[in-house]
Amino acid sequence: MSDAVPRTSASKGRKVADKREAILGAALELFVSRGFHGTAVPQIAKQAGVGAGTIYRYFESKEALVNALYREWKSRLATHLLAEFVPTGDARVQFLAMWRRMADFVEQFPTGYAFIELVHHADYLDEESGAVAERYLQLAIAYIATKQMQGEFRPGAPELLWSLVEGAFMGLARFAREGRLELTPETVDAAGESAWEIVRPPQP
Amino acid sequence: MSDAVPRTSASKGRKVADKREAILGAALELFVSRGFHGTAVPQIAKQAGVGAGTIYRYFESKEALVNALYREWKSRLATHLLAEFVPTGDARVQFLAMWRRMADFVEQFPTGYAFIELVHHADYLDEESGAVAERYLQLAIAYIATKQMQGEFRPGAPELLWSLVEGAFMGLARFAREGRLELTPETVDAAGESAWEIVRPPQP
Amino acid sequence: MSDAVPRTSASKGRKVADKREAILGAALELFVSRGFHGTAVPQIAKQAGVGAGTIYRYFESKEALVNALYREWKSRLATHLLAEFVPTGDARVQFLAMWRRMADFVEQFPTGYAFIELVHHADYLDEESGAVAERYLQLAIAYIATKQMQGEFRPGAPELLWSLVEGAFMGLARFAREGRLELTPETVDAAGESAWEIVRPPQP
Amino acid sequence: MSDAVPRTSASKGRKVADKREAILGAALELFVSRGFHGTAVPQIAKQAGVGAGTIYRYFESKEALVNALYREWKSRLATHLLAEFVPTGDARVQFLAMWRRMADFVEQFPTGYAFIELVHHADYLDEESGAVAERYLQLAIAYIATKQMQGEFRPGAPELLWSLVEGAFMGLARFAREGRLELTPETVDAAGESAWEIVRPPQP
DNA sequence: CATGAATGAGTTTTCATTCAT
DNA sequence: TATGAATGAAAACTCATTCAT
Repeated sequence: MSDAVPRTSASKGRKVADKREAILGAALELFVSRGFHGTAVPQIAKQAGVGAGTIYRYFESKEALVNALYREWKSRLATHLLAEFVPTGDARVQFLAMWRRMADFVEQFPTGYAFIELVHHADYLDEESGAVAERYLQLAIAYIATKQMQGEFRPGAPELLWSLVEGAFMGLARFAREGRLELTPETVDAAGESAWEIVRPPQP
Repeated sequence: MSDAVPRTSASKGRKVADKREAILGAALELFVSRGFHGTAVPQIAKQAGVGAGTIYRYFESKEALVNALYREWKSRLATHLLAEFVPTGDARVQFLAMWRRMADFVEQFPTGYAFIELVHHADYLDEESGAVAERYLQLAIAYIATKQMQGEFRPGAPELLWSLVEGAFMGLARFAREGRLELTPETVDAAGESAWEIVRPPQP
Repeated sequence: MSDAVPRTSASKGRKVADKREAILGAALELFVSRGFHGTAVPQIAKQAGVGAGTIYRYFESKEALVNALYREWKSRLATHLLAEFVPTGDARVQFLAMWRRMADFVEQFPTGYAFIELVHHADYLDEESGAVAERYLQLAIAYIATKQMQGEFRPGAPELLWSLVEGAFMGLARFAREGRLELTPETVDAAGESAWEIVRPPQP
Repeated sequence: MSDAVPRTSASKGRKVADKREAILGAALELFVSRGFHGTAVPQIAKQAGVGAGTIYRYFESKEALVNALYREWKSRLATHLLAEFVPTGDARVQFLAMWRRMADFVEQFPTGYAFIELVHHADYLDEESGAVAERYLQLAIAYIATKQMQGEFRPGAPELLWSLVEGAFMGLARFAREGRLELTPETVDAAGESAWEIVRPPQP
């Protein structure tokens, strides 16, 4: 149920990495279920199986912890999306492929994705986290603008299209999280087809 | 700038209603800007111009207050949407009209709408608030199902369509709140046209 | 044993002043016996007979409390010394009168005087406390310089004379505190006669 | 700038002594600048260039460390004073010589001297430290009493004279530490002349 | 009714000390 | 022997709630 997080450093710093990952994992789950302010640091420690003080050996403060977590999951998502990104080919195919990759991520890391949404623009996110988020947003905007210039996406403010598409996906993910929908390939594809219509150039 | 909240009870309990409304108004603004756990009850009292103890004459607890606020705004939104709802006529026209009414609401009550989103499914919402939300959701689902049966909306799980459309609108509202988009009539309509494509039956 | 502190505000704010005074009194005693860092805020609260949180209604922080205490006692001492100060007359008589007034203060407020010494130049004293201390020091320096110009005090850097005289008095007070001396009028006067020799102009 | 501390044990345990001395040196500096409770043990370890656990190989606890430090410096001061002590000759000359030796010590080991003053009668000093201090004090008292019996010091409680003289010197040292005076030979001698007047028998 | 001073349980964070390596 | 990561008890401080006025 808790999102599996693969080891980062391999050989000697094993134990250290283990503790850091345990803390991050525990924090992720608790933040998502109880919120940032609703989660006490000793709760995280207990869930991670470490002492309360240990958390402060790895993170300067509770805020530093939530920021590290945010950056980690934000870039994990970006990596996931860009890993198999094929910039050529039919716009619709590309769009649907991306949509499926997003859904893949949500299925693999439901808590991680929920967390990203949860803390979006929260006041405990620091400047760097904001910058990271902004960078990815600008990437999406730029991609949309390019497609629009090629006549493959509907014209208009690229921010507008992105807000609608991202929002639609978030809505889907939220319903899946709430158990109102199941993310079967069929559902994901059906949703993707609908979402494609948002950006598709109007038919003549 | 702060969402104007019209009196609820009219005749004699004017002073009483005033205080209640002042508390709700102050809480709304503070919850949106600082979050539920980030807002102290005495802060709310100060902003509302009442004593801290007074809040507990109108609400059993901080949780009761946030729940009252949630139900109030949730039903205010529903009232706003249903007030001029015309169930007949072209599905597309109906959809766009609804979309515009939603945008109206966001423009009139930006903080109120932000609040509804903010506390969605927070763990301090009680059963009744959940039931209220559920009721409105089922209304939307039922409406979609009806339209689907009439062949005016794309087929599929009505929950799926609703998750996408509501999500798209939330994305729009969020971008407006963040200053990335301005909710001009043109923007709202363009967004509505795009969103309509989500539910529109596929062209032959 | 604990230094008696006369009421400041008289009529209505009685209870409030009482609590503030109780906190200041408890803090004074604990800081003197256990040191600033060695005294926990809840300890102060317990000794003062108030809740731990109450202290923060009267003082912004533990540091603010110790600073308020320092300024209060520093100016209480100054007031005590200047109250009956007679700037005219024989320098020796003036010196001895002042010496006795100092000793009076130490006898009346042993803990208060010990506290002033204790926190002198501690790093938790803020700028204003430093300024207060500096002001009184400059007053003493200026007085000495004046007397020197009149040929009634030994020449040399006034700071030097003051460091010796103040130091000598602090030594006396410390021995009294430690029970090695009793501050009888005879002892105080004998000490004063000796201390007077520090500043007395050399005999021909 | 940091007081140089010569090796204690000489022959084989060189490395060991080095570590012990490094710890003592680091602790001295930190205790003086941040206070006992304000200094964390790992801080001392870092400044000393050893592991935190290593400190506990040399000292049972933080308190044991501060006590060892106190005894070391207290006896270092005594040794310094008694090293060249010439018990015969004119009382005034003897007094002034002693005064200069004290000033020498403060100039050579400003931090060490400041430390002795700092922890004087702090509650973390143990019985043995108290006994050490008491021993040296009794030495001074006995010396004064002897001089008094020889009619070379002013009569009265020897504790009184000592409290004044020691206090005067501490005042001088404090002003030097605060940069208000510079301990030039002239200043030290002028101060010594003044201090001598404290104990000098009254002129007929 | 309304108040706001008072509170203690709970929060984040620090730190003296231990112990596996 | 030396280390420093780990810890839990304790620190400073906050805040939802109560209750005397």
